[in-house]
Amino acid sequence: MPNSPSLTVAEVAQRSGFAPSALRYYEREGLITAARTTGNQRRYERIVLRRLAFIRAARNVGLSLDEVRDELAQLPADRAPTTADWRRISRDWRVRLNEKIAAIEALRDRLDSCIGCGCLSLKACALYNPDDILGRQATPPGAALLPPLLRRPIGSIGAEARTPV
Amino acid sequence: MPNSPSLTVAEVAQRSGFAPSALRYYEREGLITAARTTGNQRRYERIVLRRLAFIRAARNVGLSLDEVRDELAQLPADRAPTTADWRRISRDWRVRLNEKIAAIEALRDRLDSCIGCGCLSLKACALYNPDDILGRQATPPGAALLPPLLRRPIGSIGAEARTPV
DNA sequence: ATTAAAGTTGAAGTCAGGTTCAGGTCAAGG
DNA sequence: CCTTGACCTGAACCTGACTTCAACTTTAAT
Repeated sequence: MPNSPSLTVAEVAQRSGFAPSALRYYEREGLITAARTTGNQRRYERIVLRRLAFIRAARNVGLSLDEVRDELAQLPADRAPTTADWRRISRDWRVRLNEKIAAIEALRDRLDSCIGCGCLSLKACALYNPDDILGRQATPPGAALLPPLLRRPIGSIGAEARTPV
Repeated sequence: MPNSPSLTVAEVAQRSGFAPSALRYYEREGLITAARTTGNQRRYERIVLRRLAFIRAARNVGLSLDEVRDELAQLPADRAPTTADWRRISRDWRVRLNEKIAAIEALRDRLDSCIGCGCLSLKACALYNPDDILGRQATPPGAALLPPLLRRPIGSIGAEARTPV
């Protein structure tokens, strides 16, 4: 049973929306794999598109590549994740997002309490001392709250997907 | 009328919570200034503490140093900002925070609609295509959603302020 | 057979927001 | 006067997630 027709790096780049350089980088970092032709060029199986979609979604939620690699390691590499897999991950991601929302809301509420005050006292100003906004482990060091994707210049995000996985 | 007694870099560092290296960096970047002794050592006026408190608050809200510099440029350098100044800025910051909250809530809602689905279709998955989450200019490139302060290792944030400004 | 497009590599560059270091100077107490 | 700790500078380094570059090779179409 021959595998699905393999994809070149350009094809994967176009269909996933990642630059070829990013695909190479992800391969070096162990997030994706690729077979090679006799001439050493990469040939991807179609399943890599699903993996890349997972990577992009995880990055959108704010995971670092290290965290994404950890989550990918718990997923089957050669076939689609089960519904149970996805349900577990979704719940985890939902918690992360809710924590981030709560953190920013707390900061906003502190700001509200400061409007017109302008004290900015190093001792008393609530806006200045956000030490109890986040619970333990709410945002692990290195995880940006809003990931790079959402900060990209407008217009660079859409029109990436061409074929369903 | 002599100025308030000047502070050494170590004193400012302790009272503001910024490392001396950060204070030097901010000076190079034009966010703060310092007088010099005959021996070329920095001596800060007390007003710099308020300025640093402003910088920290702004960073907490997610502004880049460039943005902080712009806002500081509109504030009086040698005395406390007026209530009107502070009110204007507070409102601006509140808008920024609300935009960020809205962006993450939208992402979370998309995730909710995906739980148990697991499709991650490049064509259809809402989680994967967040292109309309943010309005124009909602998060300018370079502005992290949650600033570095809130990502620092737990325990490094509190106990910074010693004396009121 | 030719040739242009697409692919390969490792090394280096980018960005923000700083930190660290080496090598030297200043300030203040005893 | 002497020592010790605080301070000075410029340059180099750090993180994360990539991109860019130079130099070279492979693939596919003609």
